[in-house]
Amino acid sequence: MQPIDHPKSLMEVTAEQIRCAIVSGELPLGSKLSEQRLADALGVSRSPVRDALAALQSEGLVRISPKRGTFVFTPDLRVVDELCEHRTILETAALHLGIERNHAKLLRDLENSGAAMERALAAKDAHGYTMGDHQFHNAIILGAENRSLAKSYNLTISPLKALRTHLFTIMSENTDRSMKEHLAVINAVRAKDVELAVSQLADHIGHLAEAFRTKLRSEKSSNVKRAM
Amino acid sequence: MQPIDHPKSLMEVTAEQIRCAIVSGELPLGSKLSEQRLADALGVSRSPVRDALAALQSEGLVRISPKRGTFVFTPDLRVVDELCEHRTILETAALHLGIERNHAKLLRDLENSGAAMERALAAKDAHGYTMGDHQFHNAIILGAENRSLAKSYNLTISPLKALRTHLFTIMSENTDRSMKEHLAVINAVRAKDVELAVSQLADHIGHLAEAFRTKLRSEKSSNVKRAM
DNA sequence: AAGTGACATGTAACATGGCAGTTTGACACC
DNA sequence: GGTGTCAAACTGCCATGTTACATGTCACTT
Repeated sequence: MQPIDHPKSLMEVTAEQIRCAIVSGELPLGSKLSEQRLADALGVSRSPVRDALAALQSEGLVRISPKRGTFVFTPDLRVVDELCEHRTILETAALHLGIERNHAKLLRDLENSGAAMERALAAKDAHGYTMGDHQFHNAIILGAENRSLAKSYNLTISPLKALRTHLFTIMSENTDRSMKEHLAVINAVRAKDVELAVSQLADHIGHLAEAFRTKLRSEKSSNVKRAM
Repeated sequence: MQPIDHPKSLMEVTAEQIRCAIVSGELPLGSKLSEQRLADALGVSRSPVRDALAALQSEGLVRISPKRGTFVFTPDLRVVDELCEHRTILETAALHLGIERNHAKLLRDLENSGAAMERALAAKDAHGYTMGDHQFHNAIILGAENRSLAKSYNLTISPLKALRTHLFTIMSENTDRSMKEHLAVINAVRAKDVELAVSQLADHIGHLAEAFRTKLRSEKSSNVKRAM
């Protein structure tokens, strides 16, 4: 016996569709959306689309300009820096808590996702590597066993996920170093060395932030097309 | 001549009204709301009310149960613990950053709000003390100069603000110790002693969490009345 | 050619109506 | 007294209509 989970409302699936389209790059960054067009494309009315866009705005994935339109977010250098700093704070704190209060499960989950990433790396599977990476960091957050923290994390991380697929299309990021850093974190966790694990993790996210910065600086194009 | 700032949308003022009513205690915790009644009471249609409630749900102030009704949140012991832990993580990280990159302004703001709290304390002004307290912690968050962090903080802190007014009606909390702890943080910040400031702040929030716990344990009543 | 303003178009905000799921309570029945 | 039934009331979800505002277009003036 378990509480039955309600079937997802139309608004929720609509939000998932649009979120997925943004993260996957189907809807380009900065492109203009329209409630009506999205509703027509998804075969629903404007109401759920409107609700979904409002939810996505709170995730930072879209920006609703009153009476003007809704736009996919555009990566601003400062905003990305702030997001990465925020992410570092949440993840390092979660890692600290997880090692102390949830060591066995945390280590197991990290090792599993680490293995998945190594397999993907050997198979040159960029998408698989990204999935493993998300799984890895998600395990860190879940290890803290704090739903408020997890909710906040998921709400702030979406734009970074979208940026990742937009900037690193075909394994162009330094996956070798990334893999080594993940393994270093796992080793530190295995040794229950909180300080080392936290500093390794902070460095890892810092490197990602640096990669974002260099990529963003080289992309001055601000092309605002219509997508929907 | 100056650029005219757009008047707030109906949804925004509606959300502010309802949020204020919850935080101030006008709408009791756990009470059942209704889009229709709220709309009638506020003199607007159901649309802005609905949007506002959705926004308040993402703040954790209300819980929308599909087809059943919307309820003001109820303080769950574990949820409150998690909120306080989350809050500690955000504030200590912000304080750390603020001392390093924004010391002068941070110290000034903290001293100002500290003085306001002392005045309120001398005048037995409970409301004034609470306002000063909010100002104090807000200054810490703003000191980090990270909008993502600040947004996340404001989104998670609302239930705690509501709890404070619900649990500590008439100066029943230990304001003397609270005041001393605030001053201790200020002194540590003045001395640029990051470690000390952070640990003092963590202790302070921990004490608040403890006060919440004891209060909540003594309130077993789960009276769900209708308010709107 | 450059500037102006009327106008058409597109947008989201807001209002309202219909609908399906949930709760409630009266009431017949055991 | 306890139990099952069912209908009415209530709820939020979704669809659609209406309105105010933003903006692009283009004839017209200078």
